[in-house]
Amino acid sequence: MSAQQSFPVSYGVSLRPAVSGAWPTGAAGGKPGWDNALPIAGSVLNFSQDQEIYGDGDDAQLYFKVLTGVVRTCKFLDDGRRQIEAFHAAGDLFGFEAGAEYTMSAEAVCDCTVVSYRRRSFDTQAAGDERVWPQMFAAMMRNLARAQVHTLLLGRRTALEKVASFLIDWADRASGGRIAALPMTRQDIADYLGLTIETVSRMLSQLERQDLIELSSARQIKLKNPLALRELNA
Amino acid sequence: MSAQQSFPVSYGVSLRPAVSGAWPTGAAGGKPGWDNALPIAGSVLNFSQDQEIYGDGDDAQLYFKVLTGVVRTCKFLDDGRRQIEAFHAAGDLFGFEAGAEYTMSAEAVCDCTVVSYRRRSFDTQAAGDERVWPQMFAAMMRNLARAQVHTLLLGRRTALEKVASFLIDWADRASGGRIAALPMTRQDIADYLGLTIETVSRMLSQLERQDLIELSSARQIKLKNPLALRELNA
DNA sequence: CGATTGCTTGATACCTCTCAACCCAGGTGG
DNA sequence: CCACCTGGGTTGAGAGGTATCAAGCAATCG
Repeated sequence: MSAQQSFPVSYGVSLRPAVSGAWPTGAAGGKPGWDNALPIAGSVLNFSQDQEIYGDGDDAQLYFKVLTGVVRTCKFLDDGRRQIEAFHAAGDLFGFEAGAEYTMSAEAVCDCTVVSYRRRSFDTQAAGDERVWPQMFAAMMRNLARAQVHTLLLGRRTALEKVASFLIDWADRASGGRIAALPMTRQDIADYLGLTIETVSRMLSQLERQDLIELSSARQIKLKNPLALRELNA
Repeated sequence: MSAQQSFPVSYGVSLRPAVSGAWPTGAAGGKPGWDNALPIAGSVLNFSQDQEIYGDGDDAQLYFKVLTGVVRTCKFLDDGRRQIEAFHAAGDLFGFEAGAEYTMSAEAVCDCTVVSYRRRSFDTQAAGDERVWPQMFAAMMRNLARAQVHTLLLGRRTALEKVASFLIDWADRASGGRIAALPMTRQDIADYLGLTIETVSRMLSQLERQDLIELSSARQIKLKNPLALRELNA
């Protein structure tokens, strides 16, 4: 389990961060101004590290866009095994659901800011602004495409390939390709790659011994040989 | 590898099944009449077992709905490792792409019939019929939700749990819950679950020894104790 | 009837997990 | 300032699960 803080509050309906100074910084209903792709008014919300944004089974009345920080969406098995389905960084949307309830939970990997949009207002406004659907569709599609490469990763790659692939992905997304600045713990990485923390650690050490990366610190990883790393990905 | 037949033809543009009597049975442009959810005219096409419907890298001008039979969508690594991302049965849509090209390939698991829709006509007609987007969106969402449970399966389940989960899923989808009639080979199952055929076979044998299933034949599997099977899924 | 294909079973190897110890940085309190 | 504690991370030894390699069986097909 990961949520250290235990708020006695369900976020399902209002999705206010409830306690602990996590109130919206922007006025509720204010435009995020992040871009104009999704012209629906949203509420800006802050979440602190490891705070739950929504839980599996909550009413799925909102979907979200990340402004700053990183969010993880994950599923759990009864015995506590966790699988992180995706990390969402600035610009990514998450929280789409087919049914009435969330089928995953979302948590803040680090302190982060997100915008929430109401599904209902989205549904009703959609008819009036047909530009909305294509935008949503594109965001969905990105998530689906990512899920598909993740599937290949989990099913058919070795531990070393998984870690190498993860580093490249993250470096591409975040810091322009040569440095992976990781906001997440080894446990997060392990749960994303379907490994244990020990194996993740060992593979990182192995990559460093092979001079493909350099662990400036545990969370700052320099890709010394990105091409060789990419070749591990067949 | 799985495609036994080797057609010297690229399906990229016209997506004609090319050789081997796989021409459309319905007139091109004829309405599929499957349901009226997607009012865009489509072409009905037949594909024989293991025939490629489209390949990774082909122009993604069409998307598809399965009428009869089963289609697999999969990715390959350079060394031949294959990961099946999904099996699509009657009513399922597949072939959605964010970009201009397919990022997976699609093949017929058994002889099957599909309808193809033009992306372009979909894009242009969408503005005129706002009912189209929600329908597409719902189909996407189903695919995304499936990808997410698949992720959990691949990352955090044992071989036995994977096979049990697969049997339950398939029995639910196809034959009303108690019999899994499998159109796919053990290799397909293995590539879907991230296992080898030997392990799949062993797990099936183990489930049979535990009296949870009965292998009437290799492809006809009776679930003698569905509840116990489900409990393997935590 | 032999050959092929799909599937099962066995023996062994290897990769990853498990359990454990240890290291290190940061925070707290005496 | 230093002792202590804590959480995150690394490393090692051994166990265990799945892959690999190999043989054999059954059904299908030419």
